[in-house]
Amino acid sequence: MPELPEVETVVRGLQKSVLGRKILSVWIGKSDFIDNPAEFTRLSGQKIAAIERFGKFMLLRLANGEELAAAAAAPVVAVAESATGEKGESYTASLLVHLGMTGQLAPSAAEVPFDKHTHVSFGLDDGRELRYTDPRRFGRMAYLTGELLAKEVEGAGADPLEVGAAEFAERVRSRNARIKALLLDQSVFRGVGNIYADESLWRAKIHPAHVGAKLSVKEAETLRRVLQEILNRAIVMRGSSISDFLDANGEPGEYQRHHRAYGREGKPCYRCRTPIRRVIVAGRSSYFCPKCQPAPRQRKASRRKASRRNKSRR
DNA sequence: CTCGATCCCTGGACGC
DNA sequence: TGCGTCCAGGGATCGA
Repeated sequence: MPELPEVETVVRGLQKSVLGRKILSVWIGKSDFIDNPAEFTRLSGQKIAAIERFGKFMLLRLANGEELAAAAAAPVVAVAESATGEKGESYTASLLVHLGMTGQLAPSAAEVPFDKHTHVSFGLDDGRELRYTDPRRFGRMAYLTGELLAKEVEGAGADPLEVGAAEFAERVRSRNARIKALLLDQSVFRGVGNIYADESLWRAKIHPAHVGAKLSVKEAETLRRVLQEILNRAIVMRGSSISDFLDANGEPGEYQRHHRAYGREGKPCYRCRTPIRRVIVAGRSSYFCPKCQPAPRQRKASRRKASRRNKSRR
């Protein structure tokens, strides 16, 4: 499953292989995962001017021939710029790509036959094709211009690699949801998925059902630190390949060898040898050590108390 | 606000 | 060998 480290790996690969290429043609097969397939014709003639990761999304920034003229003429650019911050560069549109569970975006020689599940193919100006392949089609693609792009960006949570101690603690400790749900919530932190949520909770010795508001400042900071360490290490190792993740070069990552909790049900905890357990939290499998990550005390809370506490929000 | 349920989709695991 | 069944899982959505 592509999470932040996997998407970062793909982005880095694409930066080396297709950055600066111009798209000459667009082919679309199945399109039920595309917001606006009809608008993809506009991609033709545009250059891939930048490739960025935004949470689990990839953003291929496009520029047509007359970048400067277009930027001067289009006021919406300012919106997109302020939303993503920094840089004086202007882009009129972007291709948004989410790999979902099984998506792959990679260049291919034009002679190579399409994979059974290749749904989109962009013909490039060097003769190759940039292809999107996704058996389950849980991914998403969209051609976005200024306003829609800005809306997408605004709704996202903090970048887990950039977020500081104070903001991390605030985002986690102001919520009554369980920490696992908060980590998976893309509007809280963008880019964290099931694997890295479980790995960081194991490292921080925090039970996945622990309520965010009940974490101490110290626990929150420990979680932030280990999450960042784990994400950075995973990026170095080119991500985790568990089911079928392959990077833009078709190569698997290595980080799955370092998993301490995820996928290890019944196997001994690396710290205390207690068998790792699996429970469903926030609708997702959650692997944890029942000894190192003790269950929080019943989070029942009487109806009365709960409503009183929620009165003062904001 | 937070939760669980449901749906989307297909390949892989498993049972017979 | 071949079928049927179950399940994973990110995210959207909806009712409680």
